Amino acid sequence: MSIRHGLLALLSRGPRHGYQLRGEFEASTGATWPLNIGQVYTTLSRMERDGLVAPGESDEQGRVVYTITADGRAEMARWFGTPIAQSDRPRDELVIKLAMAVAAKEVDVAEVVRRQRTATMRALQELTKAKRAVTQGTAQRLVLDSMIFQAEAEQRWLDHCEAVLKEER
Amino acid sequence: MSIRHGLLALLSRGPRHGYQLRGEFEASTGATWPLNIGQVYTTLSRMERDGLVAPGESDEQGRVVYTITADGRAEMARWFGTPIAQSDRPRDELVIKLAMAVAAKEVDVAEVVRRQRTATMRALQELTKAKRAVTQGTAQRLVLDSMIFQAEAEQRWLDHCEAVLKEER
DNA sequence: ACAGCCATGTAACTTGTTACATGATTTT
DNA sequence: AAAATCATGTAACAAGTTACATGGCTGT
Repeated sequence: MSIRHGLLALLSRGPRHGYQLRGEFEASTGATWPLNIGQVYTTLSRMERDGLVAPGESDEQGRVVYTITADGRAEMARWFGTPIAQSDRPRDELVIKLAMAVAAKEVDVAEVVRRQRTATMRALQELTKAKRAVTQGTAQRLVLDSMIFQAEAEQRWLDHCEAVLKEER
Repeated sequence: MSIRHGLLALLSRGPRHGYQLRGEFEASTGATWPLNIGQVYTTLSRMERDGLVAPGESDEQGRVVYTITADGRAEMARWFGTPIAQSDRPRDELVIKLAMAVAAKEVDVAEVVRRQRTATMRALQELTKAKRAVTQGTAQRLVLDSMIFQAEAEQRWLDHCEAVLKEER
């Protein structure tokens, strides 16, 4: 529900049209998660269906401007007021992959770990490079920092897996 | 696509029926991500549609046993052989939330950070407690360790956010 | 004239997820 | 006999995602 709520938050600053929302979303989160413009419109329609936003008249340039409703504001407040629980998070594909590699037949777990580490290392280099390039925008900077912190944690976990699997054998 | 591939990996050890698959999946990943039994069947049907698995005759007890196909084995090998890229990962709701809190009007970002930290701290305590309880199973242990590493990284990131936001103001 | 961006929207599809119906077997 | 567990399956929906159709406006 990240996109729904993200758009809601952007609309809390005032009415916006679809293209504008994508621009502002990407300005905040950066190149990390590009947002398909089509998805903005599908999401807006569903939010309209759920009473969170309301479309206004088309403006001079024929653009349809959406406004956040009272229900929308309430939902946004609920979102910001409630922390994200562990159970809310999606299944982590990498973790499942390693767990299943341990269980599966004819799979070299150590090799899976090594390959992932190489990829994550490379990603980390890209991220630090990207970070040097971005000087504007607090949000964008924090998003990048989060990616870096997570990649580092992944790296540490992969090392840990290697160590545990080595002494298991 | 974690569940699809997870089931595929479990089936690589030999034919299994739905209930058995859920059992083995949860035995590996533990209580972290409980798997609804209905989902096992929907996923198996879709995998059958895609030619990754094939249902056999019902056995003596009337249980439908699924077998992995050659295509299924190939897909599994591809999965294990290809590392997970940054772009494959789902949007991180917490990161989006903070980025949007910075952008939104009338939202106390610091408060959002504080609340999340309390929740994450509590989760971390639960996780370390759970870790002491689990002595069996390498996979289950690694899954828990991953959760812990991630929660710690999140905690560090939240601290970092607080620091950055403080000097911004 | 045409390339390229601004702008909107829809159809189609995927995976994840749950609620529910149904019955067999096992335990208390 | 009742409760719990084993076991299978379906219907329905949400959310994410992309490909495509359509048209206006702008700069070269």
